[in-house]
Amino acid sequence: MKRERELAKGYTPETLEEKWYSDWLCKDLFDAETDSSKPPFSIVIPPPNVTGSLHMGHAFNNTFQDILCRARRMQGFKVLWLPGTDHAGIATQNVVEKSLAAQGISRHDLGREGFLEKVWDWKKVYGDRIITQMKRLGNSCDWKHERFTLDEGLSRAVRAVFVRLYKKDLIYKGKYIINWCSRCHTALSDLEVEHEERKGHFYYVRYPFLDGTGEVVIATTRPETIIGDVAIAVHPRSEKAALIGKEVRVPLTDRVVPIIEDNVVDPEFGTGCVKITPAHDPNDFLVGLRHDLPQLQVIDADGVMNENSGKYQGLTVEQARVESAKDLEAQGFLIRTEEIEHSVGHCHRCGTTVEPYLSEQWFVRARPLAEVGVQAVRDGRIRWIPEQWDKTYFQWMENIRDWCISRQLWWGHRIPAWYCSDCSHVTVSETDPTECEECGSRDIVQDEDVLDTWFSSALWPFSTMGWPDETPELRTFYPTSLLVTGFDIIFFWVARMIMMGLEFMDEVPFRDVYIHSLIRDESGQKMSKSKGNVIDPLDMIDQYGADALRMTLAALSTQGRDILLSPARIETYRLFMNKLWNAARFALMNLDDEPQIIEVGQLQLQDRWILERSTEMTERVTNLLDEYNIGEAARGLYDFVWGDLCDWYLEMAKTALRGEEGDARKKTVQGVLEEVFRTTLCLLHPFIPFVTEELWMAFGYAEEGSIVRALWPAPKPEHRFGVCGAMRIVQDVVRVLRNLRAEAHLPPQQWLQRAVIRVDDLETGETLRSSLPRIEELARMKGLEVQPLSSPRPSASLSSVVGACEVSLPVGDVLDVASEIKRLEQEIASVEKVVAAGRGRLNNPNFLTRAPEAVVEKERAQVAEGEAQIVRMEENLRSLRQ
RNA sequence: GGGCGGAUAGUUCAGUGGUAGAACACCUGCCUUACACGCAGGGGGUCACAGGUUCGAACCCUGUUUCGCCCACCA
Repeated sequence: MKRERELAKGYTPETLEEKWYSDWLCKDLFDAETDSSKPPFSIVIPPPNVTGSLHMGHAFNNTFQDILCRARRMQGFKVLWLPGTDHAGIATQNVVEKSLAAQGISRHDLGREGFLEKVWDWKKVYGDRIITQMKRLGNSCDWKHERFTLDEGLSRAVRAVFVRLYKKDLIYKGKYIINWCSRCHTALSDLEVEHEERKGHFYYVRYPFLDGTGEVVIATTRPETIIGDVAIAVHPRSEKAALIGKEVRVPLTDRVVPIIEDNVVDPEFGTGCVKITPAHDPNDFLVGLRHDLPQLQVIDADGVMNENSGKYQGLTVEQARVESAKDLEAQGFLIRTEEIEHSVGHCHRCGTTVEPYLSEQWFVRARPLAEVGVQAVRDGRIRWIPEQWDKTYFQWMENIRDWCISRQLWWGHRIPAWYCSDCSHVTVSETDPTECEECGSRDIVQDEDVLDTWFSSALWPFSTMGWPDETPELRTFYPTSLLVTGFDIIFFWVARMIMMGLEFMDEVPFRDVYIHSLIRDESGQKMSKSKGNVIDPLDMIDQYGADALRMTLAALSTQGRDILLSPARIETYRLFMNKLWNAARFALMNLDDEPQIIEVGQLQLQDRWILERSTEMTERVTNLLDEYNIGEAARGLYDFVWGDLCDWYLEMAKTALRGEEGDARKKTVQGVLEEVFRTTLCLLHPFIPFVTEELWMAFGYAEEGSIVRALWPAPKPEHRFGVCGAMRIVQDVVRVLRNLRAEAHLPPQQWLQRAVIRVDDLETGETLRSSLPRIEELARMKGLEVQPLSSPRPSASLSSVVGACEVSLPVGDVLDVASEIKRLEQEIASVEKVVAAGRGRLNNPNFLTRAPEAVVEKERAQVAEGEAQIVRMEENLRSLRQ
């Protein structure tokens, strides 16, 4: 075995990350092994948009998946982690348009073909950049399966899905009110509209009866649409019902419209009368359909008043609102205005106010798909983690509305529908048709629109694996094991994948959905470029290393709370990398080239303890990862390595490793050291792949291959020695000795010459006696004695009790009697508090009868011990006072 | 209007029924041959509030306060 005996003194991530990543790729270690007989584990990555670069949210999301994939790989699964990117229709088109605008070019200057070329250029650059960034994070994706939503294969899947849904009448085209962004110049789905509370006005406007007998008053926030009014509605069972059938004159026009009844009107709200503008309000649109009212459009696709708006033509909606309000007032129609807060929709890509707009669009009939999707969660075929997210899902799915999927953009999957100029039949086809399927005319034109980007994302779990073909990937890895994502895209993406997966694969797309929290900055703000508080993961990797960043993200991860990240936190975990590195360095300095056998007869308490702790850690981390609790697992490993292994075990192993306990002891301790490090490196590898690989090789395991495919440790029953309690006593005694030393201000470099532990309990006494050299070493002293309580307490000494032991440290002249008395009094007081509380419980008959036997026993023991401690401390106090 | 989550040390957060924990920050000592990127010791909390359940509550239940998020056809 060839070991690296001289590790560098400090941990330097930059020298090893690139080296190992390319090594892993060369050895095809992340390949999915479709044909092996191992059990499958698969995840499809949430494909990042090709709009820019990875942010901290991606880093967290990817780290989470990578930890699970790497662990499963070591546990003997064939793992497919399928990577890729999303074309992100509207977002990408916007950024490319923006970058062209900087050069004074508009997409219309280039034409559809020319513009798309530019977007593909962009995709090449930024898509590649994102992949590079994922690799720097250490993602163990199978890059041979990398996909892009506009790939040929995925586009074929999109077409197949569209056509099949159309044939089943689950996709239809029609003229409806949709959300329109006049800046992006496209329809948006309901989800792409963000509602915000804004200040606005309620305008109270009178509509005089045609017969001159009076008027109705309506309250509106949009006076500019009065010009498009075609009716007034009241509730049929309100006091206003008497007005039904009357006609009113619409202000600002010479139009006369009827007063109609409709249940949608809330008699309690506003004036109880509603103006109906079917072309510019979703509610009014429905009222219009019910009453067969005309749809009078007065606003065009640019958000400008059109030719139907008379004198307002050419004004923007905002301008027209001001102007029409002025006119209403001047003409005596405006009664009053009132300031109100109401929610206003904005385009979630550009922030422009969204207009309800009447136009021909394509829709997915969502309800039938959603019912199946709800069922899949209800009967447990899909599990949400944390569980409460199923409520969110149900709420949306059970109230789902049809999904507007057509977008008036250029970047995306073109809708596979062709219109015949001769018979106006619509041909919907998976392959490009050359003639109308109805009349055979060759004069057909393809729909100009593209599909919502989420349409293709919805197919991601199976389109990426080759559907509609039957492929080995689909056979082996669908349904995927797990989806890891943020709650912000539950509706956009997760719900739709479930619907599409069930529809086309007849099987859920994933078994488990893990919803993780959002990453925020250190003051809890959402990171955004405009706020300038973005922490770039790549910067952090450059500064602290990918392992430190990953460990930080893992350790901070908890369910149900946002994660506040700051560079200082990452610094903490970089120190952990350094600690691990130096611990390994120490081990390697003390190991021989050949591995040593652990001789059970040579094991001392601390050896048994660290082996036991190590096996506990193995079991615990394995279970926590099964539950996706990477936070607990990471924190547990941190504490184990730093606290147990470094602070205690390595310190206690030093004398043996120096050869001061004989050759047999040295060899066994070397064996223990190697065993523990091997296990620890494996358990840590999913979290911090680079440094663990470097150390794995340094320990000389090259011939076993990379740690990436090392065997995941199994708990060892033979290492459950049951010595944690005994070790605890030793640790407590060491701590007390150190504490007494500090109390007496004895300099650490001074080796103490004597101390006495008085104890009657035989087992404790034996434990301490056998560990005396270790305790002396850690407390930096000699002459430690274990004696029965009946033996005299050394004079002029500091003392303290711990468990059944009384520890006394003679300090001679430096004894400060007054302060020692004070300290003892405080110690007595604190023990008395515990004893008093315990006595209280024991005096409670209900406690004795109802609490479990073990708890009562423990309480009794504790009180007894406390009482004994107090007695001894009081004796000490008396002798000090003499 | 409906739903969800949070409130624990100065700060950021773990902790789902049995004596309150970590990291950072702070104080005191130490370059003890793996690590000063470190070691040892220390101070610091009415677990938001009020009830309830329980022998026992940071933890379970109810209500309140407060911060945040999501959904909804608030004309």
